Amino acid sequence: MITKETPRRLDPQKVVDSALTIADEEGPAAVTLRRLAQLHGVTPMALYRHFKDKDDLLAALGDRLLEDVVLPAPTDEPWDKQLHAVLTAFVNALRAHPRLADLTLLRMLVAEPGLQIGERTMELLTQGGFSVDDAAEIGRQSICSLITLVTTDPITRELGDPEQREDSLRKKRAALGGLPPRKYPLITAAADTLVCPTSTERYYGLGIELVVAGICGVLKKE
Amino acid sequence: MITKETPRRLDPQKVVDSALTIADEEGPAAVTLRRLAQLHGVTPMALYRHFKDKDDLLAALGDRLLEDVVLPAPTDEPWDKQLHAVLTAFVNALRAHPRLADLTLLRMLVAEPGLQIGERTMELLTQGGFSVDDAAEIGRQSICSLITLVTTDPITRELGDPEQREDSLRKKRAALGGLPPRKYPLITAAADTLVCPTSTERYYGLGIELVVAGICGVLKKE
DNA sequence: TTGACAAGTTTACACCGTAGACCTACGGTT
DNA sequence: AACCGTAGGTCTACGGTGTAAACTTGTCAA
Repeated sequence: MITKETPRRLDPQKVVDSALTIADEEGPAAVTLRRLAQLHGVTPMALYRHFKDKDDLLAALGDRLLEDVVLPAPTDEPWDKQLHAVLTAFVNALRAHPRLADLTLLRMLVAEPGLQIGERTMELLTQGGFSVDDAAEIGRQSICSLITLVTTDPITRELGDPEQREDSLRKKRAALGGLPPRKYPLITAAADTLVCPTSTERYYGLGIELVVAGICGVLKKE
Repeated sequence: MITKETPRRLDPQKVVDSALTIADEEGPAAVTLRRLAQLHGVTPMALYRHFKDKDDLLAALGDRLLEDVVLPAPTDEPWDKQLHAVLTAFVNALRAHPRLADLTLLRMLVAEPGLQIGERTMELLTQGGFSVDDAAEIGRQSICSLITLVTTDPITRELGDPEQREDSLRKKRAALGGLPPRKYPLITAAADTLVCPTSTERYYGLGIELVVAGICGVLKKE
């Protein structure tokens, strides 16, 4: 029988879960070893039995994000259509935890799911006509761009509290709108959009489109 | 006459200078209020007379980077050529301090030089045929992509010590090369390029080209 | 001469990641 | 059944961080 004080309690998976929700709600800086420990009724040092150090824990977070990517099955569509689908799947997974998206960068070439995404991307790029080297370089840059797309998403970037969020946006809009229109006619005209894009879907749609179009564009030039 | 212990010593500009070189040599995490204070023969709290808090100091770093952007004069070349030149100028300035490039993001719509870059970019985009709203959205995403390009530059990303750098690269290459080639034929084939691109100039050239090509691509589609 | 004020100091606090030594209970070996 | 290695958790402690609050001091204008 297991006593109330079961000897083996800490589940690394659950720790990662907690860290994930904390980061989602309060930002990555709020993820603290002490806090995680307390959340699981354990001493901070207990975490070191499961993670080498804090970076190791964060790496586990990154891995978790990558695991959520559901790669679409290959089809007989043209390569750029398929690439678009793969990159969209990637972005969709990251969007679940925007504040942590950049953790995936370091794990892309380490964790299994990341490697699969990378291989698949390069596959499509070579299929499109790129050399292996070019595919590698372009693939990495594209992935980086998309991670940034999620990280800098101005909509979910603000803190959770919607009231505070609205307040912050209003202030920024005011600052931008208060600029001299003679000097910055376009910026003042587009203040609203610059502070926060109109639609989330449009934001991501455009971001992915830009990347794919860029790839097709340089392909033609070469 | 000014005594050895001159009463007004701390020059915020010089503090920013110090922070800049520290960050360049040892990464942004090495920039510490205490360290900066000591470097200038002053108490940590003295810095608070010149900067609201650490974020404010970092903002000043970001501003400094933006000030170094030398915007090319308008010409009668086609808009996309000119845009390419503007973005190149932007990237070139950031490349001087790769570890700090992302500090500019928050300052783009606040500091003077950032606003000028933004206005100019939007100008060229509307000139190319985009609506003001589209120009705003696309401009921001492009800037973000380029900041990331510099931030994730795999060449200067490693720590300064060239011996340690080479060591780290070798280890990564080995890890990548040791993967099952059956499962990851392309990744293992391109291991070297993935770990570190062949040429810095090619890296940046391609990065900027991808952004501009992307913009031209989505323009045609609309 | 006085007094406001800007710049720097002192002290203190709460928090962080983590090194090192210690306990403690389980599971396999003999 | 006795043993012991070891995995998991605890305790204590250290050096580091940003910064709040109250205090000192030199400068200059009135």
